[in-house]
Amino acid sequence: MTVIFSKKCEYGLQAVLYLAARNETDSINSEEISSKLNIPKEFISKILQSLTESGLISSKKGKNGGFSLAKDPSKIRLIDIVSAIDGMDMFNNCVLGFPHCSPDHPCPLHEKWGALRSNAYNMLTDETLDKLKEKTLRKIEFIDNK
Amino acid sequence: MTVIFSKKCEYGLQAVLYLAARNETDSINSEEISSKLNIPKEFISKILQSLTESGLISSKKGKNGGFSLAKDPSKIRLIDIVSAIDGMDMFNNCVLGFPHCSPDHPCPLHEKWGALRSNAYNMLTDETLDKLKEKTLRKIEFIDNK
DNA sequence: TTATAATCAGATTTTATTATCTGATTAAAG
DNA sequence: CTTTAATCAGATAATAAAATCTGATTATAA
Repeated sequence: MTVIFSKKCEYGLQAVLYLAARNETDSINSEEISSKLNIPKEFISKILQSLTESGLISSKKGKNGGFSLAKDPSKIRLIDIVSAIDGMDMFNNCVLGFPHCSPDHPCPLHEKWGALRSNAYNMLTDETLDKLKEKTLRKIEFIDNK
Repeated sequence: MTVIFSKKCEYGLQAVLYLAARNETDSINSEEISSKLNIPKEFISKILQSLTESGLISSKKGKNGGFSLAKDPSKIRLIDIVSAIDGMDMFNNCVLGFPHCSPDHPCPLHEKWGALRSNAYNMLTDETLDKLKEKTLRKIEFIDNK
C-alpha cells in the first residue's frame, strides 16, 4: 500500500481543521471530535495529546474541558501538523529508498521527484487553517448529513 | 512516519531498474540483486515472484536461472511497477482521509492536492526503464564502490 | 465537598508490514 | 543419472502502526 500521511497524521489534520472551522471560544472535547469525524475516541485523544505537547493546540482538563487552537489559525500551517506527527522524512529521504541519495549521487528520479516534492512542501507551507476554514465547514456539514 | 511507496515497492522499483540497467541477455538471479542493492534475499525474491505474476518480468528456474525483463524497457513504465505492488489507492483516496472525497464533496485540499498528485502520476507514467538506464547505471556504480 | 466529566499516562491488544525459514520443484551441467 | 543452483510456495517470526483498555488526575458545577 502506498501511503502519504500516516493514519495518525490524517486524523490529526482533520481534527485541527475541525477545531479551526468550529471557531469556538470554549474548548471542544475529544468525544465530539471522535464522533463528528468518525475517529476512534482513544486514538484521537492520544493524537491531540501529542499535538498539545507540540504546542499547536492547548488542552483544558476537567469538566467542560477539551481542546482548542494554541495560536491564531493564520499562524498554523499544515506543514506544522505534518511535521509534528509524521516528521519530515518524506521531504528528506530518497523516494526509491536508495542510500546516499543527494545532488552529487542522485537516484534516477532525484530531480523530477525533488521538484514534485518541493511543490508539495510549498503547498503545505502556504496552506494555513484560516485559509481552509470555509472548505472545511462545507465538508463537515456534508459528512454530518450522511 | 510519512511514506510514499512501501518498502516492497521501493525494492521492486530498484530491482527492475537494476535489471534494465544491467541489460543482460542471460537472466540475473536474486542473490546478485540482493547483494548489489542491499535488500534481504528472501524478501526481494518474493517481490520478484509477484512481479513475474504481474507479467512485468519473467523468471527462469533451475541452474543459471533468474529474472529478466518481460518486455522492452521502453514499454515498462514506473507506474506499472507501482501499480502492481502498491496499487493505485494513492491516486484515488483522499489525502486527508475524509470519506466521500470527490469534486462534488471535496476535502479542503482536494484541488491543490489533486494537481500535485496528477503531476506525480504523469511523471511515473512518462518515465520508462530505458529513459532511466544511464542514471541507474551511475547510481549502481556509486553504491558498488562504497 | 462531592459528583461529574474531562484530559492524561501507561500498558495492552490487534492488525499490517517487513523479514526469515523450510522444503519442494525445476532445469542445466557434469 | 546425479549434483548443483536456481525459483517457487507456504508457513512462521519480528517489527511497526493502529486501536483499545484501565485507572489516575484535574477542574467545574451542583
